[in-house]
Amino acid sequence: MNKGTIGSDEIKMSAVSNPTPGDDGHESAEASKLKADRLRKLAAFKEQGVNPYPYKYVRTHKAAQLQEQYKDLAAEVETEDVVQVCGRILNSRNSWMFIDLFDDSGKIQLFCHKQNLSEEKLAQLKLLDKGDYMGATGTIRRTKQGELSVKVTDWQILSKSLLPLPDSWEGFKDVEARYRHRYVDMIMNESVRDNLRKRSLIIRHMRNFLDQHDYLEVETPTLQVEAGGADARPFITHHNTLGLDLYLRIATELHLKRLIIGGMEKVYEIGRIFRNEGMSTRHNPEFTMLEMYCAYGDYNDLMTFTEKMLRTVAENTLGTADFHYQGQDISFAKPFRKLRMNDAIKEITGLDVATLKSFEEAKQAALGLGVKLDKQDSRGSVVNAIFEDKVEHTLIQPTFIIDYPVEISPLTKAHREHEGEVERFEMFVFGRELANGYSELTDPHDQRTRLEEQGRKKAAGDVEAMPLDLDFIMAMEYGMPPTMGIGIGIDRLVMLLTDSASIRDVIAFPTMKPLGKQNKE
RNA sequence: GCAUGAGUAGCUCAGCGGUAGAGCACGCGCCUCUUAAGCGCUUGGUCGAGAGUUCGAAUCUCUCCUCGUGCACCA
Repeated sequence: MNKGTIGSDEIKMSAVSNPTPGDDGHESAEASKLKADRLRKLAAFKEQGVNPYPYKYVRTHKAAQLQEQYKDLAAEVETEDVVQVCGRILNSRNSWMFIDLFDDSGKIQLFCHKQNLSEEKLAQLKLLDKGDYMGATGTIRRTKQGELSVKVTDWQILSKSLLPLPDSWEGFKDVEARYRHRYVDMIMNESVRDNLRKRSLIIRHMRNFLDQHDYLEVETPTLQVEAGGADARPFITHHNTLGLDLYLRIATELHLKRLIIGGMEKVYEIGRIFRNEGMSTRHNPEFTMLEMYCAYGDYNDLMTFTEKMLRTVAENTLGTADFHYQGQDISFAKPFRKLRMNDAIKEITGLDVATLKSFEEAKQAALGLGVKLDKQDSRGSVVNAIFEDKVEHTLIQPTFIIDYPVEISPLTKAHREHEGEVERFEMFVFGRELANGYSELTDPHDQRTRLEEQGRKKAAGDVEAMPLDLDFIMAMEYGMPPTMGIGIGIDRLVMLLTDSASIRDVIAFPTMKPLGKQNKE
């Protein structure tokens, strides 16, 4: 078919074969009829020499711009100002006399009075459907009922919609359908668009903050021979030419540290991370993490920096650092609480884990508190299990929990004062981990020992233990400066600042199981 | 992976052993300063899929699929 040919190509139902939303591979008679009605109108446009899919439209104003510019215009007052607007039709009243046209800034009503339109354009209004895109030329007038409108003198169809949109009054609520057809969700639900806008703003403000502090944005490999830097199961893929299985990264940590070793003193990456784990309202298989590293600082400096960054990002995004999340007031404005993990456990349970000297003692104490243990294999991992079970969910306001057990922190520098602990913190808000940072381990011998321990776990069947990355050890052997580093879950931060209950509400296209296919395995 | 709830028209939902319903949307007609516009008429369904129980299944039972929520894993 020639590009731009109008009216010559025959319209076939099968040419546009996608079923309507609710797709199960079957198109009902009703769905077929609804689409056929629209295809008939599409054909009518073409028969009348109108291209229903034109190339461009020159607009003079966006909806919000007009609403602002003419906000003081009184009802039934008309101006001579000619404007051109365009957008998607979401509603019409009075037999297409009034059209609600939406662009990404908001709504402007079109007023299509028969006195102002040619007979042809008046008649063609009947070929429009809700969901179509159109552009309109006209003057500004506020109607008798007080609605600012473009009194249309001419209009063009900009795209014919073939599928019906959900009912505008009841909305689009079916959660599964919303995630599977996110474009429809975005058309119907402003909150989805708002969340994505805020997500963009949050990331922008984060970049601005880091850039202002002389951080360099970098990109590191997504495809890795060994997936290290975190405890998680990786996705596996295959490179044909190299004949090599590769892993999708589960963290950016080990490569960012190589950059520190290479002399880049402040680096960060905002990147997609892939973890082959369960899904929940807080977990998507692919998610976005900010990791940043800075030479010559320790975890105390890092907490100060993190707190300031989060406060600034919240203020710049929301206009305030105090907000509420799921009915709770959360303050990023007040100083974040900071307490040692041992003290946090003592505060909630009364148990002083410092008195537990062995794995066995820790295990007994944990069981005494009713903490369920399964794969814990060390004193430190038991202490962490107690913390996660008893304390984590109580940390509603932003809190730094500091000084973690060494056994669960293979990349962290030993604590300068406390035996068996490392200089690591995690930050919690609303009972959820938001960030994880530490004084980075820089001693190559210590690092090798720790990773060899991980290697033993891996060999023993722990699928989440870290692999021994020899090149990483070698890099560290060249000398790594004292360094602080942190990872912040961007999706979870966006959830907080948009008051979203599920991570899927802040991801444009969350991972879904496909329909109509049997899952192998 | 475990538990639990859900899946009925394009959308939102009712029906829960006895002929598959409503509102909105769609189509047709009336209506030209409306705001979920209004009025009238009409159309529209493998009741997620399959098997079973029953004279009879959207409804009861079983299996499967998908989604939500919680738990597990994890961030």
